[in-house]
Amino acid sequence: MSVAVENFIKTIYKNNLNSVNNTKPGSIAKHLEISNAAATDMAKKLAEKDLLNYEKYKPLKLTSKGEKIALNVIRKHRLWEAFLFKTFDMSLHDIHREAELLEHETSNFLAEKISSYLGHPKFDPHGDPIPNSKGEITTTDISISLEKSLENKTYTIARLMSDDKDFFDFCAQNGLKYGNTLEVVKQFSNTKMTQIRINNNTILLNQDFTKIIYVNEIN
Amino acid sequence: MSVAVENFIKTIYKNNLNSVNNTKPGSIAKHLEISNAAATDMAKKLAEKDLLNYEKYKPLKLTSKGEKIALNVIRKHRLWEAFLFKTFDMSLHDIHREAELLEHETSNFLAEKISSYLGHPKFDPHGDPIPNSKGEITTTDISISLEKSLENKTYTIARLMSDDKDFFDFCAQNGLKYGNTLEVVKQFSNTKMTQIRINNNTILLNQDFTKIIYVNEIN
DNA sequence: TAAAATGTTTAAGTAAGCTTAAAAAAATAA
DNA sequence: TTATTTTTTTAAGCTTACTTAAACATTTTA
Repeated sequence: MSVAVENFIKTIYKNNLNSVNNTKPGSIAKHLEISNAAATDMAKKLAEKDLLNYEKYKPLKLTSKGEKIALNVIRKHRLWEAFLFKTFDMSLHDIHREAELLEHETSNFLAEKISSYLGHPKFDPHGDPIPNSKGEITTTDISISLEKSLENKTYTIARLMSDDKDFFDFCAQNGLKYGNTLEVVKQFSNTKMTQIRINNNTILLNQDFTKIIYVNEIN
Repeated sequence: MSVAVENFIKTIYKNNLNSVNNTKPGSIAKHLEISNAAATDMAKKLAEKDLLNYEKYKPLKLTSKGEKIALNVIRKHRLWEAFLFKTFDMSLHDIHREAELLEHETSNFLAEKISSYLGHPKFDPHGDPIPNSKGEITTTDISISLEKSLENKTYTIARLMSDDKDFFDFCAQNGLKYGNTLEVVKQFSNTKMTQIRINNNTILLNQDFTKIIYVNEIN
């Protein structure tokens, strides 16, 4: 499985999680920074290998075979993130960038070593679930985005769904870290802003941020 | 720099260490398991990029630019070996296999993190020197091969120069490990065998082995 | 609902990294 | 030193993963 194929399949998988199965070549092309033509081409080739279903002008859907490959790559990516974060105390942005490369050159053997070393973690430092060695995500994620959180409730940070350096820098500066606790002070429905309290600081977040910060309510 | 290019350059570098600058396309082709034609082709391309000097039918020689790339890849390989060996307690054969893949997808940034984490080691678990971040090997290696060792002297194991699984299995079973101490009992000049004593066991090694086990004399 | 804009596909072409087959040079043996 | 073997090079061709340009289908908008 080449790097190009693995990234292509991974992109479909992730895209279909977000955008309710409407992944066409164009969206993959944009994400991978290749031409639409190249994406269509690749889709056809992968369909021949039974990794996805392709019909002209229709959304791409991974077969179970394709999905397995996606989950295996994602597993390696997230294991590396967890490992690098713990071992070298690297930033969320740095671990993502390195994992993006290492994920394709990691044997299942080494992935198991890493997983076992870390005590088979269920989540990576972004809060994203780590598939097990069979490619299953057993953990059910019941977190909600901050934009849907309720005033005067307390939450723990469950996921930081981004790979933008500036976002992570902001998070690091303000204690927005997987597992940390915050309180929702006010939801401004007109401006779609959310005021939170964390580490005795009050922060106003706009929707760009509240959409990608996921939290779990504390009872 | 692609994987193919990095491996090609690395092979020339290593080959020239052993065989006194007589690396022609054929020997690289054999090592990388590609055709002679492919090796000639690659040599020409890399000459255009000023990574090596190519003249028809003449041995290949890296330019300083090419050598720098070789040393950078070798650095990453050996750092990974040291790191995997320490962290996951993997066998010498396993760490080599994994490092062979990871070395090409490791940023200088991550290499520095690994090096610093390990306390900037000068040798990997095979006893091979680790180039520094500038691509320099500062450590002078004064070890000798066991075939040239002297009877009744005591040595520490300095290098195990192989990547053969069976060899490493044998070494692991018999305490032949980087840093361990052994005594040379007898040199059989006819059969080119060497009898050593290690961990209270006596072992008879043939020349295939004594050629690739390097040791330092204990005064 | 027709026109315009957008997205997808096809077609033709490129570079990297290989292959096999044959020609040419170099190394080895008789 | 010539003949044979081996190695290197050239030539032609293949696959993967891209590109741009143009044709075509779909979606949007007026």
